[in-house]
Amino acid sequence: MKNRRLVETHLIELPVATSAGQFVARYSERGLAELNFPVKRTASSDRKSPGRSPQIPAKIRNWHQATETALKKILAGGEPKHFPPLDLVGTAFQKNVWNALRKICPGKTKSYGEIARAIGNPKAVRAVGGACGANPIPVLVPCHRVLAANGKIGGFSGGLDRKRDLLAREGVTLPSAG
DNA sequence: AGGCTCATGACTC
DNA sequence: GAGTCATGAGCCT
Repeated sequence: MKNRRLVETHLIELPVATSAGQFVARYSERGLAELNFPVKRTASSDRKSPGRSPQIPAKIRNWHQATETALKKILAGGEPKHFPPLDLVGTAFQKNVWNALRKICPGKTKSYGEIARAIGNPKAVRAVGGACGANPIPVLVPCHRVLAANGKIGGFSGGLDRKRDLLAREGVTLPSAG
């Protein structure tokens, strides 16, 4: 993410410990607004835990429970049966793309062109890539399941290693790796 | 198989 | 309006 013109004032930030590291979820009044990948893998970073503020609303803790369950489920290669409400902010085109992404089942992939066709804009292949990069909630909105048409890895905001790892967890084998 | 060029849509400044 | 981009297809070597 290069910049964020949206200045979120008081998002509530909560950590999510998973087998892939500690993610950070941020909630607005409307739902899950952001999900960040673990910053680092060193164990010394998670000792402070400023969270567990007693003032966290029950609804957000409830959402967070759903987020944590869904996230772990996906990291295990499964498909969550329940999602928290997502407070996605973006253009109509971006929401279209993100919505199309959520229809990709775990273990399966689509190309950017496929997504473009799915949203009725078959030539907007590069724009689809842009929308994927703008996705504020990776993993839950499975932008990692989008590959280039020739099966190559494509790109990923959180780093290609992260994308490879996510795909590997779902049993997807990339041509370069296999 | 690898590399270059061009078309293309959305987004940012 | 020009530049950027997580593409895709075509055409070379």
